[in-house]
Amino acid sequence: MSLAARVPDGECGVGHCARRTGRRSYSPFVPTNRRPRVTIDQVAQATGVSRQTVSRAINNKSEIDPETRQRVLDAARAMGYRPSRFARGLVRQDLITLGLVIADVLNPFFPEVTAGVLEAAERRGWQVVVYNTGSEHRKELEVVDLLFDQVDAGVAFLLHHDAIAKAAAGNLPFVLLDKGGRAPAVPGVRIDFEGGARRGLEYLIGKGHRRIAMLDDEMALSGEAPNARRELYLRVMGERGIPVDVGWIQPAHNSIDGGAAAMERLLSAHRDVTAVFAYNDVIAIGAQLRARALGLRVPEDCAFLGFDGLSIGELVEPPLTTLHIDKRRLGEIAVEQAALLLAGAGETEIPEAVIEPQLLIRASA
Amino acid sequence: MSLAARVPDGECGVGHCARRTGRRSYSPFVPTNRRPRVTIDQVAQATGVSRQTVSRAINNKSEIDPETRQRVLDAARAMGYRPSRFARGLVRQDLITLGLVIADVLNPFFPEVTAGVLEAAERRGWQVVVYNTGSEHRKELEVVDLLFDQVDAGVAFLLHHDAIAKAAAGNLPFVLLDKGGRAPAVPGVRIDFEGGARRGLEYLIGKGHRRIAMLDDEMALSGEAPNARRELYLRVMGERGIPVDVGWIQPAHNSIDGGAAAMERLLSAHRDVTAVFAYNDVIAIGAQLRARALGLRVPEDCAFLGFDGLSIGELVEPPLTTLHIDKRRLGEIAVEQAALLLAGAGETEIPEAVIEPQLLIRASA
DNA sequence: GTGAAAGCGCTAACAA
DNA sequence: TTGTTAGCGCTTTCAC
Repeated sequence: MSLAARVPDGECGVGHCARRTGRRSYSPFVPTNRRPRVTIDQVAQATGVSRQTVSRAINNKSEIDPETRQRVLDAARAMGYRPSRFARGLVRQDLITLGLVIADVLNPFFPEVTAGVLEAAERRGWQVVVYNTGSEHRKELEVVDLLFDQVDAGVAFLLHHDAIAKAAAGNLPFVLLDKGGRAPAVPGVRIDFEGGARRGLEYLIGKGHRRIAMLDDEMALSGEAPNARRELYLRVMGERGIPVDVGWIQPAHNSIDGGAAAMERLLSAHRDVTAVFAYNDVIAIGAQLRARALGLRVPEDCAFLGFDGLSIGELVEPPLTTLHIDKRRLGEIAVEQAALLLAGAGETEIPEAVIEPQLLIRASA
Repeated sequence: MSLAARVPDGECGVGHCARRTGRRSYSPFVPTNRRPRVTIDQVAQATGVSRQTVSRAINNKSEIDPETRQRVLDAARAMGYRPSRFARGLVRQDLITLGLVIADVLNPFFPEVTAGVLEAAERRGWQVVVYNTGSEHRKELEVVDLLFDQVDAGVAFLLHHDAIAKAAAGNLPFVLLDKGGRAPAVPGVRIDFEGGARRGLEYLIGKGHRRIAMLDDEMALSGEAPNARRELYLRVMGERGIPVDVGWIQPAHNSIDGGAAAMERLLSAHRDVTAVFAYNDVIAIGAQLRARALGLRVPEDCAFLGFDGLSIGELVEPPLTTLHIDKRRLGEIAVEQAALLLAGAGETEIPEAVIEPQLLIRASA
């Protein structure tokens, strides 16, 4: 392909290249017929005023003749002019973009966190860029790189150890949503899974359950983070002297169907369990639905306990008992921490933030 | 029609004209001692090389001595250097940001659309900024202004007539998600609510229902857009010669609770309705839940038909029959249209895109 | 009320 | 391999 073929029409003749646009690079991602940018200078020229006057008109400044302003505005619109946010951002240093990294938009947990983040960001006049990783290892690493390039601060759910390390090692103000049991040097919000899980399990045991199964997230099994929920399950059962059959622990894909499939597997081998403690509500709901479809009564034959406190837990029958996390608050706190970091606070100066899951008794357990 | 001619009186459409203030006012949350930016020149100076060499190191270019690179990188990290995305964006014209405007992250409809948008954007290497309006009039207008300032193209759900007009009148490539019955000059995706609603109503009528209530969105009542679902309801009932009691039409807040409250109001006055056609699944689910709580059997005493085809419809008992919209595809198409616009296509050159809601028979009707 | 000049921080082209 | 030069498009002084 010849060079000329890649050059937008009218910018470069066959003979000599007009040097004005000669330095533009043409990335393969950009369609070749990309609308060339209309600049403030072009508007100025077309209107016969200086570019500052155009700037004044566009920015609604006072020191300008109303008539001139209107003329400029009309021309600007007609020419399709829009100020470049890059040029503006370069000169006005106050435009802040926050990167929000979530695992899965379709899991209702994340929209709630997102709502908190968006609200807190909006209060500060920040804009929010959203990235979805699916908790894939490769994707997480990629997204961390993007973060460095594209935003002023990051707030993220990250499952994989190296992605977290990379994010924390960069120069970007970075907050971990669900900090887990990680080193205190990484700022973030800790969700007290241990406390929550303990409260839930003790509730189940208090209700007389002994054969309590656990539907664990298969992703969490592969991630290098310590899985607080399963550990706690084992510990509490141990403390109470309740023997645990390894078959009671089933990995589940993090989805309704995943929960259902895991439940079916569980029942085929261990029909005698009387309660299920799930990694989260989505898995719990899938499991409960399947259990009922298979003829079990809930909670009489089998009780279900979720984790997260999603509102969709109220839709199933019976409504799901769960450990409720204030997800909106989680998002808000993370933004507050990001603001502190951005203001120059050291990573160790960020106050410890812990979200305490609360037992929300509905009817499934 | 000229671009300028479509601009509403008193609006300017370019830059941020009728804004609250030119300069964004800072919330008290942001401390004033913002960390001053470390620049590439400072790193260059500290390392004793030129800034171009720093640039090469940072961008992992090949024409640089590995040892120099490492020295620069170390210094950069130590100094807390991060390239300015504005300066970069100014010189590399290929960084594209898409603005996605949704009404409510917490309504599962939007995460699904968002998933489609994020995926399509990622394929193109675009980043996505998300704005949430709550369908509030003021917010919609504000967000449109932000769009002009902050992104290269916008894809939006907008309820209010003037917000749409403003967005369409600006120089920003703009795509309306759910274009409704609006002027063809606004690019966007049309969801065929008429076709969907007709299919749904004929299904109900075919099942023998005559006293069919409609739970309408109270927001849609206030928005200036024609409410296709209610119009169709009236029209189809009229065509079939089925008399409609105005009391059968209840406005509902767009939420589970809103649907429940509306259902309760409906039942208190019109216990004899045999089917409910809801504005969307969220309202339908709330209504169905409340109806069952009040002792009605579904679908025997009262059938329920939703709109949207949300997956949460599968969680309730009985699973919700609904008009399914391919929300993910909707998001993808919108991004494709935005790409065309960005590539310089005229508004009238955008191919017509229509999403056809499909009757998804589960068990509630 | 308007214009000229001086950058903001970075990368691409070219020179050394 | 490295440095120098020339902008990218805009806003902010500071003159006029």
